[in-house]
Amino acid sequence: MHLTLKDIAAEAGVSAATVSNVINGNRARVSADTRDRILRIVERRGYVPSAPARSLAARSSRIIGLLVPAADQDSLTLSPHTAGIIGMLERELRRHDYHLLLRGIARPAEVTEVLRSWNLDGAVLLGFLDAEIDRLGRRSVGDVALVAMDAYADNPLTLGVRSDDREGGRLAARHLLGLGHRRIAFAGPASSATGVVRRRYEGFRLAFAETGAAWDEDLRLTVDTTHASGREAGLRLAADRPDATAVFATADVLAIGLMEGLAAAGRTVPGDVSVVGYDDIDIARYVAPKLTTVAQDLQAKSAAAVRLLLDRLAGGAPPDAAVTLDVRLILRGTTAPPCTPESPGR
Amino acid sequence: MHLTLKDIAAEAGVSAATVSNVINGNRARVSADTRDRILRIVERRGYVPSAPARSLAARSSRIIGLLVPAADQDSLTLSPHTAGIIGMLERELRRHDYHLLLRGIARPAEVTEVLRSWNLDGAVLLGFLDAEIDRLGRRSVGDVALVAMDAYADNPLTLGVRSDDREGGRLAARHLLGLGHRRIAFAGPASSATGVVRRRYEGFRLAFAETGAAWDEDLRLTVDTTHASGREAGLRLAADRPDATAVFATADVLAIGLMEGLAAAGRTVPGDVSVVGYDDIDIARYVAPKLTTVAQDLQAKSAAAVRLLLDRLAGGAPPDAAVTLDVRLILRGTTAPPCTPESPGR
DNA sequence: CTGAAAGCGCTTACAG
DNA sequence: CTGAAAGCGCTTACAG
Repeated sequence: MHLTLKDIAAEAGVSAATVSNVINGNRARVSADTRDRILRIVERRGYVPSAPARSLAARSSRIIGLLVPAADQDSLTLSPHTAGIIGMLERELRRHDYHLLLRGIARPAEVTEVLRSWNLDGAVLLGFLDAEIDRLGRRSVGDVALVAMDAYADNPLTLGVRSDDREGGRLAARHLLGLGHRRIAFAGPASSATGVVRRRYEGFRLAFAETGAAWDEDLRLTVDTTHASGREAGLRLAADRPDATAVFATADVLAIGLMEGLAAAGRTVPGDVSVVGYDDIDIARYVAPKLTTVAQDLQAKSAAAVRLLLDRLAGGAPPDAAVTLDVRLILRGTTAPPCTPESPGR
Repeated sequence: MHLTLKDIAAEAGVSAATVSNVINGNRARVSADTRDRILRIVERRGYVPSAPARSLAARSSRIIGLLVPAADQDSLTLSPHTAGIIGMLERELRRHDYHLLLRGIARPAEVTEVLRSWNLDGAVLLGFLDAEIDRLGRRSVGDVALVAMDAYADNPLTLGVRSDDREGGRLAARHLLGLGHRRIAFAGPASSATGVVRRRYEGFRLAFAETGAAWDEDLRLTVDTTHASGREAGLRLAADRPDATAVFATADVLAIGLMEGLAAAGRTVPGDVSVVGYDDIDIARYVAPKLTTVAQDLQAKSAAAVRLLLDRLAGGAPPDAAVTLDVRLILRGTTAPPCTPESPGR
């Protein structure tokens, strides 16, 4: 039979309330003596409190949800970036004695269902579009603490945590411009779809403005964030714009696809074309040449998300602005000065 | 104010028991009329049942735990393989109206704590050593359904789900032997540590026996499953055994590290040395040349795990043997016939 | 510092 | 087919 609070109380000869106070570290409410005695019994008997019961009585579940978009019948596709975030979030939560419930969201209404059903203390929204986040109303959120990661939504019910995407785009472009490149392509999803891409693009353009370089709108490549579409884009770029000497991609997989497409078109990297990626996932170091890329601090991002959630749960005032984390450029082998017309790469 | 069962009952003019029966699809216990009426009210008011309350009353949480080893203060390191499994498990569980709790396990005792505390209906153990799984006793497991994935533990409290690792090793070796290779290295962790590696090694050796080829014990390379140690191993192999013409690695990251090490030592792949990996993770198609590798069916593996858990929850008899899933060889660009001594690769 | 009692939101025999 | 009542294992004022 399952061991309960009552059993411990009976064995210790105290009330359930007292055991409860001990379990919850309510040190002010119980003498050191009885506390020690109870703790010893708990230890010896291997008593584990029932989380559902606590959750019900205390109206707090100590569960944080990680909500990720999922096409209805599809499985969650966890990118290396997402997988990294998950691992770090779990660690941070575990340190604070919280648990992580991972949930794919197919319909907007499911957000409410999960939050309410499990009485979540908070949740992290990862990978949603800004518009989807903005659509969340008080009715569906209740008073659950919500972190919107990598989003630029305007929803006041939501705490923002993201990297400095504008700076990331700017660093990439400044690096390439500094090497002497002028015809630099920008490859990524449509800016209208995600604020992250828009900010990276803005930063990218900003570097052009700062340098006084002209930006050629035709070099804005709209591409899905996949290896396959990166490859196609590389092929197309080589065919349509052989004068382009560099390309910045908004994700590493995309950049690696581009490298393959460029190679297939007979262009060398970085000899003919320099490439800069984004995220610094493991693969960036596995390809040859190794990918120059903009790195985010996943560790800091996850820690910030958890801190924000726990602060709100502790009753702290929410910050007045989204948390923005630093970003840095990792120089590796895919960038080099452009070939001068006099000494073509091939 | 939170909407409860009672509110719905009051509005419908029925008892809480009846609403409960409707919610739980207990069709035999309530007339179609009242059922429809109640469902309409539930719908209109957006009532969501409290999972902790259900969990407490019904002694079933509808939560399945995914337990992954974690060094104490460390974050979960989710390999691409693990990330794939997680995504598919979540989908399967969601389809069956279950939830996934992700938990890193630092100390063995934590397994019991999580199982008991959340009243988990079941759990999947992913990435544990066979010895750790064997150590789990009835006391710590209770009657929770447990799937040990990719393990060859002997624990009767545990349901095994894994790929046909022996066949995987055999396929790899047969492919290389068939191409004419004879001095083939085997790179992977020590067989003693994990049953998975031992089975792959056995299958590998089996192919040698079947072909009548001699196996050279010195070509058993003991290496961690990381890109870095793969690289080192590649360097070492090129230096110590320049006569080896092929290598089979027990993981794709390892294989890719080997390729880099071989390249750094001036050996070409597959010109001088053929390489076969394991898992067919995305990266296998991102490197050049693309990696020949043994693919597991993650989808099937996840589905089997969930089916096993749900069957046991439904009271079905556990299968008498572990579930073993098929495996297949994916031919790509890293394998070729060996160079004859007369026409050396370089 | 400690305890009795009510209550959290459900489910489950049991009786009708 | 429907309801009254007990109970799941905790927490939380409240009183002492």
